[in-house]
Amino acid sequence: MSGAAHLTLTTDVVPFAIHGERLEVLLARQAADWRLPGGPIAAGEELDAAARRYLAAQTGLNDVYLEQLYTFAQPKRHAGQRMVTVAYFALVSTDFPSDDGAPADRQAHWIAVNELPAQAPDGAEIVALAHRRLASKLAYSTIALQLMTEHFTLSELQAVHETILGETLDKRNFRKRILALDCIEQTGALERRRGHRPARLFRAKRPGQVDFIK
Amino acid sequence: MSGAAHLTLTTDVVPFAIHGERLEVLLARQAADWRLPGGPIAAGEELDAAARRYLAAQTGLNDVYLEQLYTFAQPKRHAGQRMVTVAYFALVSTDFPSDDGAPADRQAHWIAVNELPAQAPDGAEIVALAHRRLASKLAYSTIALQLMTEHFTLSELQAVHETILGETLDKRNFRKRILALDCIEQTGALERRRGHRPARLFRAKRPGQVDFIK
DNA sequence: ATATGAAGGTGTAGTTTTTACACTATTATC
DNA sequence: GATAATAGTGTAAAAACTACACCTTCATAT
Repeated sequence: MSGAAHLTLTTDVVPFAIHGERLEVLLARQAADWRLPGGPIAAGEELDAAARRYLAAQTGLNDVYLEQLYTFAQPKRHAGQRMVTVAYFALVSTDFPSDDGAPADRQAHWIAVNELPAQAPDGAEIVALAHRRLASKLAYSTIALQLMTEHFTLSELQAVHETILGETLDKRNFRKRILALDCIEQTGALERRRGHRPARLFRAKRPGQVDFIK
Repeated sequence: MSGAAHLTLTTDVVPFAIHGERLEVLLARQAADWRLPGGPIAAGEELDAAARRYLAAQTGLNDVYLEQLYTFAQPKRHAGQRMVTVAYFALVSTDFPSDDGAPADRQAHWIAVNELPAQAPDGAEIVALAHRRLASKLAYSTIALQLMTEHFTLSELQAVHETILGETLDKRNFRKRILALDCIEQTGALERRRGHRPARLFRAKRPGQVDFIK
C-alpha cells in the first residue's frame, strides 16, 4: 500500500494534425524545451478530463477527438519520485492554425512526427505508438474524418490517409472504398482553386462519431 | 500537483480461460467477496510486473500472456480516496486447473463471464471491455493460441474461437484459414478419445509469441 | 480565341479472398 | 458387424480487392 505516496499520475497527449502532406504533433513549451501537452492529474478528476484540460490550457485546443492510448510507468528521475503517465492522442482538424509565420514566442508549436526533438522520457515512444495506432485504425474505422475540416474534398481525405500511412493510394479504389462506407455525403458545393476543375465538397454524415467498419 | 497524495494506483487483471465451451474469468477472494486479482502498485514497480505479481500471489498463475487493456479512474469511494486502476487481461491455457470438484475454501475460482457476481467498481465493465478486445483480436492476430495447451487439436482451437465470438464457424473454412497463417504445425501425434477417429495434434510454431496477420 | 497546365472525376477486367455447403474416414462400443 | 461420435477433406459461386488510362473543368498565358 505504501507506493501511493511517492507517485505522481500524469497525462500526456499526442495532438495530431495534418499540415501540407506532413503529420505533425503539437508540442507545448515547458520551461526551456518543447514537450507533449500534459501534466499531473488532479484528485477526483476524470482521466480524459485532465487530458482535455491540459490540451486547452497549454495549446488552446478544444473539442478535439480524444482517445486513450496506453499507460506508461516512466523510469524514476529522482529517488522516490515515480511518474506514471496515461497517454492519449488527439486528432485536430487541419484548419486549426498551423505555425506558418507564427511569432517565435508562442507557447505551442507544430512539429513533424519525423522531426521530433530529443525529448522528455517516453515522448518519442508515445508518439510512435500513437502513430501506429492511428495508422492501423484507418483500416477499420472512420477515424480519419476527425482530422478533416467540416467540408473537404476526396483528394484531401486521400492525402490524409496517404500521409498517415506513408504510402500512396489509388485514386479510384480509394474513392470506391470510402463512398461504400456510407460515412460521408456531398454538400453540393464545390471547392474552387486556381487553375483546375473545382472539386466536390463532402462532409461527415455523423461528425464527431467514429464508426467501426467491417 | 496536489492530487498525487490522495491517489492510489492499482492494477486489475482479467484472467481468461476456456473451460468446456465457456469463457471463464478467475476471481480471487478478497475479504467476503470475489474480485478480479489485483492491488496497489508499489513504488518503482513496473505496471505489468505488478499485474503479474498479484496474479501469482492471489491465484497461483505464472507465465501467462498478459496485455494492458485500459486505465480507469474509479469513482471515489471515500472522500479523498481516489483509485486509478490500470487494467490488464491475461490468457491462461485450458489445462490450468479449473474448479471442478475444488474445495470450497480455495482463494481463487473460475466463473463464466456471463455469470459474474455483482462486483467491485468497474469489475463488470473491465471484463466486458477485455472480452471485446479479445474477440476483435481473434480476427487479426494469433492470440487465441495463448489459450491453448501445448498440444491441441484443430477442433479444440475452433471451439475456443467459437466460445469467444459466441458464434459457430464452418469447420473447413476455419481450418483453411488457420493453416494458411502458418502459425501452427502438426506434432505427428494423435489424440485418441473414446468412440471416434483420433485427431491430429498441433502445436504453436512460435509459442508465447502473438503475431499480427493481414 | 485558343492552347496549356493542373487537378477532378470516372469504369472495367483480372485476381484474390471469402463463403456456402456434404460426404467419407477412423475409432470405440454395443 | 452395426452404430454413434468426431476427424478430415474440396469445389463452385460470390464478393472484395487490385491494377490501370483517359476525359473534364477550370485558370492562365499567348
